[in-house]
Amino acid sequence: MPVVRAGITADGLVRAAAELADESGFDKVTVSALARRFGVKDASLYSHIRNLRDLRVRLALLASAEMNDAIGTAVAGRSGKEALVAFADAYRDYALAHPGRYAATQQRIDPEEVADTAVFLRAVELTHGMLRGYGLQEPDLTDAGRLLRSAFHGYIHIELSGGFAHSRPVAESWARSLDALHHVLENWGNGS
Amino acid sequence: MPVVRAGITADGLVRAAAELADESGFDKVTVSALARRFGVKDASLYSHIRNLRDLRVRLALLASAEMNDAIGTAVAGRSGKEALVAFADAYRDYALAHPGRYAATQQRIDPEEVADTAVFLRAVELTHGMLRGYGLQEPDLTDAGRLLRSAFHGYIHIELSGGFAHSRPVAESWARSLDALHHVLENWGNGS
DNA sequence: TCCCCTTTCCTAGGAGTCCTAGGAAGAAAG
DNA sequence: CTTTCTTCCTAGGACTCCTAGGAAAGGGGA
Repeated sequence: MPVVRAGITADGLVRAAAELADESGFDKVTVSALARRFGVKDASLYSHIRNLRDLRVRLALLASAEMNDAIGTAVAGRSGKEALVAFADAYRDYALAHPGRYAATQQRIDPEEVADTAVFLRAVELTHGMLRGYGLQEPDLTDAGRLLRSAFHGYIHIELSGGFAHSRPVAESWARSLDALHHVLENWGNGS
Repeated sequence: MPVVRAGITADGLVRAAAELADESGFDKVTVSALARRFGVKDASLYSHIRNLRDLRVRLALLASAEMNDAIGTAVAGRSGKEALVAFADAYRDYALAHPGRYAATQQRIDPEEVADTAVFLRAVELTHGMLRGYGLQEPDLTDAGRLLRSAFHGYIHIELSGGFAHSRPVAESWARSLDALHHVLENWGNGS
C-alpha cells in the first residue's frame, strides 16, 4: 500500500493541539489524541516533541503570543478608559473564543521556563503601557496591575466554568465591572 | 496471614483525598493513589465511591463547606469594610492553607449537580450578606458580587500558580486591592 | 545514476491510570 | 450455627505516556 509521510512538524503539532484544546478542552490535549488526528501512532510524535509537558508549554506560548497580539492591536492608539476597556474586552473575547488555548496559558509552568521569553515580557509591557495613562507610580503600578490581572482572569475563569448562574447577562456585569475598575484606577492614590 | 478489613468509608476516602490534594495537588487525587494510601487494591474503592468524578465532587463539597465555615466565622458581627476584609482574608487564608481543596472547589462541575445544595446556597448567602452593608440593589448586587468573586478567585489562582513574579510582597498588593475594592463598593452607584 | 545518511514513522512493550465482572472471606443478623 | 450483606480480592480490558530499536522515505554527494 502507499506509504506516505504524514508531514508532521513541531509547529503543526502545536497548531493542531490548539484546535483540539478549543474543541474538546485543554485536558483532552493528549499525545494519543493528537496522533489519531494525524493518522499516526503516538510513538511517532516523540520525534517532534519531547513529551506531553513540552507540547503543553509550546501551546501556552502560542496562545500567549496570540493573545498579546489581540490585546496589542486593541489598545493601539487608545489611552485611559478606552485603553482599559479595549484591553479587557480583547482579553475576554480571546478567552471566550479560544477556551482551550486560554486554559493553556494559565497552567502551572515553571517560572524559569518562561520568565524572560519575549512573550512574557510583552505581556508585562502591554499591561504597564495601559496603566501608565493613569499616572501610577510603583508600587501602586504593581498593585493595580495585580488587581486587574486577577479580576480579568478570575472573571473569565468563572465564566468559562459556568460559575455565573444568575440570570443577569454576564456581559453587562462585565461592562459594569470595567467601569468600577476604571474608577479604582483613577482614584488609586486618593483616600481609602 | 492476618487478613484484616481496612475499615474504609466514603467519608474516610474523601478526607484522605483532601489531604492528598493539599500535599500533592488536586490532579494527583487519583483512585490508585488513594488505594495505595489505604493499602488496598484500587478496585476495592468502587464499593464506596461511584468513580473518580464522584470522589472529586464530594471533595469539592467538603472543601466548600469548610470554606463557608471559615468565612462565616470571620464575618460574624462585622460589617462594611471590616466584613469585606474579613471575608477576603478568610477566603485567601483558606486557599493558601489548603491549595488542593481549593482547587477542588473550582473544578468544572455540572451546575445542576450542586445548584441547590446547602453548601452552594450558603456561599451565596454569605456573599450577599457581606454586600448588603453597602446598600446595593439588584442588579448592582449581582454585578458587584461577580467582580468580587472574580478578583478574589483570580488573585488566589494566580498567586497559587506562582504568577506574581515581582518582588513586591503579595500580601501588600492584596491589602491594597481590598482597599480599592472597598472604595468601589462604596461608590458603586455614583458616577462612572 | 547509485549509495549513504538523516529523518520520519513503525512495532513492541512496560508502567500507570480508570473501571467492570465475578468470587471469597469477614461481619452481622437470624 | 447458618444465612446474608458487605468488603475486599483477582482478572482483565481500554486507554494513557513513553522508550528502544528497526525500516523505509527522501535528500545529498560521488
